[in-house]
Amino acid sequence: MPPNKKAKVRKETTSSDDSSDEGKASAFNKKKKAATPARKREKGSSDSPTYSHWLMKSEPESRFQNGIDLKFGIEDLKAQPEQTACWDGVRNYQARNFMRQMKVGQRAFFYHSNCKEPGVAGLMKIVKEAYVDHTQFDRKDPHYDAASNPGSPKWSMVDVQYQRMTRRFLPLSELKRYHLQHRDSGGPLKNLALFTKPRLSVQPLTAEEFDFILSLEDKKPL
DNA sequence: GCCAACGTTGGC
DNA sequence: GCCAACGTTGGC
Repeated sequence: MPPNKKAKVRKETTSSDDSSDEGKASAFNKKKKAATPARKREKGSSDSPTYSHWLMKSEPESRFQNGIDLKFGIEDLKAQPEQTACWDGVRNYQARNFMRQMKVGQRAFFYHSNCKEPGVAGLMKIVKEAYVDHTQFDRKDPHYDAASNPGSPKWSMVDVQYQRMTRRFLPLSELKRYHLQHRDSGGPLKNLALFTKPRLSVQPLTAEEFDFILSLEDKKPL
């Protein structure tokens, strides 16, 4: 990655919400708008929880956009120099903001989306914190953003390094069964972003969520 | 600043 | 390939 070439990851895009830089119109803010102006920061603590675990989606099967294949599965990450790639192409404010919170050394699930078998395929590690996503200025890139200018880039990316495959593939369907179960009975996956914010391509997980999902690799499929 | 139309995501 | 959910855009 940094020294070598960057892999190209196609991140999922999705849309919306900002809150960090430009004052984009976050849907979030919009919703609560009127009510309490002071509300955004007051409690001092529960504002924005700090997360240390993540789930990042990418498509392992070929899909073409502007003649460019967006395919980037965990095997593709593994095949990169130093098994490292930049996670470029994220064009959603919420997802971008989560990437900006990422710290070196944190772990993330590599999630396969928009494919035969969606689910968690493996683990990776953040090896470089957020920096400018160069693909926003590249007219040839499927994620080119004509509205962004080099003076104030809109989009960021991080570098991730392959860590390992999960001992078994953890299908979305199974995670969903747990999610539904936990919603009724109370359990670690009751609020999992994968289901509560299904369109977000970069999602935070609590340590409990992360550990629970990881523990499934040694269990029989539900 | 509201909101309807539109576009995209992504599971199925 | 369908379609539900939801973010974004743009007219007013």
